[in-house]
Amino acid sequence: MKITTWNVNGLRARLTHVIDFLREHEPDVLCLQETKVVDDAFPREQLEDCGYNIEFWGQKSYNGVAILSRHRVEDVVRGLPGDLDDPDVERRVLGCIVQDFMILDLYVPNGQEVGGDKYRFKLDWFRRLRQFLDARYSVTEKVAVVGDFNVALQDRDVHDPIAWHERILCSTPERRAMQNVLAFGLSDLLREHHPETGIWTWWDYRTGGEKTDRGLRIDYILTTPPATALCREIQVHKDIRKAKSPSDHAPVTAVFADGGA
DNA sequence: ATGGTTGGAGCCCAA
Repeated sequence: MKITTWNVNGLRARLTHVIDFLREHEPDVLCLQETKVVDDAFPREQLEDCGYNIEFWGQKSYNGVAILSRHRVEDVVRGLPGDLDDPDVERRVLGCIVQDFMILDLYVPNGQEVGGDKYRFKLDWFRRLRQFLDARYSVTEKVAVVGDFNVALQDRDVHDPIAWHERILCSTPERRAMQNVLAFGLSDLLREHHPETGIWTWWDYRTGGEKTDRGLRIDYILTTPPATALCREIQVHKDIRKAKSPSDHAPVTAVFADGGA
């Protein structure tokens, strides 16, 4: 089972990038974030023509998540508990089961600025996510919680930890809120295989980070022990940055061996 | 350098 997560920053602007990626890497499951497209305008056919079943949950301009799968998709869930009560809720969560994997695709709120309303919303969102994991998921199952978490967990996940000290994406309360999600029983899978610094998944368009490789690692694949044990490799596709008009995020892919019994 | 660029909307917002 090969699972990829990718914040595409606008699916319609990045459709050829996504199709090229599917053809080159053939993931079993591709989880997308920031599709920024309403469901009626989702480019379904072109992706289905690549051989994928698709679930999506989008809205105008902002947010939006989608899951593409070469296999049957079952038990689809949209939003955190209570989200569906609000028609204007930010569409950030899409879960499903593919074969024997429970998959949860997340676009965690950015938070914008430490201490602001959106920051408090982000911290509370992490708390609600942990409650959702406790209620619906089990550490004895194969679970992959993937997506853009908008948190660099440790200083080794930041190109310049001094410049980023206690700034948004790096502040201690954000790191604690995400660590509390990991404490459900999830591993930061990339760190099981690659402990070194210098691995980034996001480069700020504004600071030219894209050209200078000043990045942060804010996109993750988090796994329960049965899934962690089966992982054979995990990598960041930083080569996508060489494409014309790339997303500001790189895809992250994990390959899992078939679990017996 | 407290800057800068981008996507999608609609004459700015969020990132």
